[in-house]
Amino acid sequence: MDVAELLADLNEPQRDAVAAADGPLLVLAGPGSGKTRVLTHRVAYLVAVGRVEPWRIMAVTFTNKAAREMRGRVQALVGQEALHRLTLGTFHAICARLLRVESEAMGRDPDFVIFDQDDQLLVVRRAMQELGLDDKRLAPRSALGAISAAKCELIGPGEYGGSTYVHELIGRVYDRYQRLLRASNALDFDDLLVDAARLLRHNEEVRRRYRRRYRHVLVDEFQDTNTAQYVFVKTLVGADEPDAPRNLFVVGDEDQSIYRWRGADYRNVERFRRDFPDAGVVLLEQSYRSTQTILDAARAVIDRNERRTPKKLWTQAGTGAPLSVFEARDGDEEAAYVAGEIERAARSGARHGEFAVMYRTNAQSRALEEAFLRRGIPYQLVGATRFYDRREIKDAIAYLRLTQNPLDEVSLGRVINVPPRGIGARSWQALSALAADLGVPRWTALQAIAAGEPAGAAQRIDARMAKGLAAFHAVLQDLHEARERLPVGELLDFALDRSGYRDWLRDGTEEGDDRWANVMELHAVAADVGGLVPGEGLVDLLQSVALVSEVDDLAEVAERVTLLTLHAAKGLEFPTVFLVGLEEHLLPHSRSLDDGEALAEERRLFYVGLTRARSKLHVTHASRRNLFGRPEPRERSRFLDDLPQRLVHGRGGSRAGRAGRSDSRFLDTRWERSPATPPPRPAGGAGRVAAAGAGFGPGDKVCHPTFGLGVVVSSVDLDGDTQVTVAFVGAGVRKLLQSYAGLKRA
DNA sequence: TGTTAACTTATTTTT
DNA sequence: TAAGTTAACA
Repeated sequence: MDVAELLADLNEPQRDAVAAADGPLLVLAGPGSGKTRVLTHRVAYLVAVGRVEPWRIMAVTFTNKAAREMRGRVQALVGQEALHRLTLGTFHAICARLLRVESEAMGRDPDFVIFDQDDQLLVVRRAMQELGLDDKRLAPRSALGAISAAKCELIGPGEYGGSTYVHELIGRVYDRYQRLLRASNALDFDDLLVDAARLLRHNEEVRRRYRRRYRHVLVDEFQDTNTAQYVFVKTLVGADEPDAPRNLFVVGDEDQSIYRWRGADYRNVERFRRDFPDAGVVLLEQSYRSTQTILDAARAVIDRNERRTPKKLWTQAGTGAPLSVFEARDGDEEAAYVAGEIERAARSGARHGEFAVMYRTNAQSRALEEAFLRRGIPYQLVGATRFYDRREIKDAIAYLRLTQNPLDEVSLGRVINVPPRGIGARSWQALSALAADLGVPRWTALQAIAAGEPAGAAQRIDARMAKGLAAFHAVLQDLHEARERLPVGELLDFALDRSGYRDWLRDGTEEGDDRWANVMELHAVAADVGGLVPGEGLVDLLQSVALVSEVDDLAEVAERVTLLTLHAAKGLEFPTVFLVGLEEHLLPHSRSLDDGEALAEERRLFYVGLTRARSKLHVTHASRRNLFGRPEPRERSRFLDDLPQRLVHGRGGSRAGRAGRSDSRFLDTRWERSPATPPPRPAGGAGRVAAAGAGFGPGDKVCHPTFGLGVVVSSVDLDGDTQVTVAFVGAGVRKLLQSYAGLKRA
């Protein structure tokens, strides 16, 4: 491919970026301005024109999906062979690989496993338990949040400080947490980034080696990098050292930074400009996605944010239709409106796949789903099915993790008695006590027991316990030995067989069969990864399994309306978009009202939603909405007031906006004046009685809007409320439902 | 080991 | 209100 061809279908600023000379470059790319295009063409340009060998290029994305898309597009430009040698992947995947290769320099075992959020939470709980901390005083979840935030800022447990008591507590938990991770030979998501950054920073030999190799580093979604990620790439290319390559090509949009709460800091854009003062800056302002009306509306909203490079997005697509703003009486009417509009459009030829409905919180999907079900409109809910969260999948993976790394105590605790093999809480406690006594990992203690070594004198491990534990040890031992002998697909078969898991799971029930089918799906993935090569695939399978997300496999062809949160919507586009719930306390969310930065992020979230639309945008809000069962009056979102009148179809403009604003004072006074106003009538009371009267009994097949098909196991009347236990077929979970919300006979 | 009753919590979730 | 979690119970 020659230069002319490569640059032919780019606009001028895109070309400036793609064909830029060596050195740092910042590309600020508005929504729909072709940022992936610029990235992929830049890679192709470096290879084809700059004669850079592909293995000297690293391209980093945030999601597997983005990496996959980029891979496809780069391949089309430079061919399969060059692509193969390119380093292209997510931050986490690239760092994980680096850490495995450099495990020696890290003083670590290369067989480390990666702990996901559930695992992390278990470790935090265990840490707090060991420290004797009450989880009511400090919620494990918030402790984990604080630890993660510290990590992203590259603050280690030793440096974690703070004046308050809670800080002190968290510091101790953090320290213990890291020790537990290390004892399990495990890294959490954050460690992957943190350790990679530290390694480059503090190990001169490694740093030099990687700098010599990677002459060009490209980063996608740069506004969403956290400190650890920024330090990683900055150290890799070197900011001011004389021998450093300094070829850092970053693409991002400050206005689309919506992961602050995950440690992302769009101010890395400012840092970049400070650290690389000679960096070129390219602005991509031409949109190939939306109409001018949508772009203008989005701009009016986002221009109210500070600390950003103002962009004026434009398009050749034409003005397009005005926005519609609809005020519903309540959430149900809002949902009915959305469903009705879609049905109407579908009748005149629109395909369901052209529509997306976006909301701030997952809870909002419920009303929408019900409205769609009622009208028979096909929809898909993004993020609803988590394959890798299913119990049977987690169990199977736990066995594989133990095969790779028997020190993994989370997995050990998970499957030591699954299937039941007589190792109950007592045995686990005895094992733990012995391990603690000897100061060794549980795995080592297990080995000692299996070898019949004098069980720690003080511990009471009777013969029966010892027998059970020894039997489990034998299972792990066999798995470990099979590791080099079998490709990972067969290894999984062996694990399921040897552990007795398969026979236990396939108990002849329908549910058992379904779960087994899921395991077989995992098996297909494993066979694919490992192929037929003995010893192959285990590390890769576990790594990819740990690093996938749900949005990754969003079916794009599905002819269904897509329902998704604003966060999940980033990077996507649809011809018609509905943004629902534009109300104070929802968007902006109540948790962000007293924090300017958080409020700015809510605004960006709205901006992201607005700019997902290609041609038609509907915005809705409700004047009352059921909150925790109670209908509450709702005030329209302040963001609606920022939509220019001229772009909005019909009414619902500034007049209503002003009314909405003064409403707040009205509400306040009314609330103050009569706090004892009788509560509004309970919504749908009659409906609930009727539902209860319908009386589901054991054996009834039912359908739940969230969990799908299930069978009622038992039902109990308590206090006018009914509690049913339902086994859900697809999800393979047993659930208690203390109401009948949306439950139907199937 | 599963069931039942009570308690508690209620954003977003790229990896 | 709904759903997740847990403690008590059989």
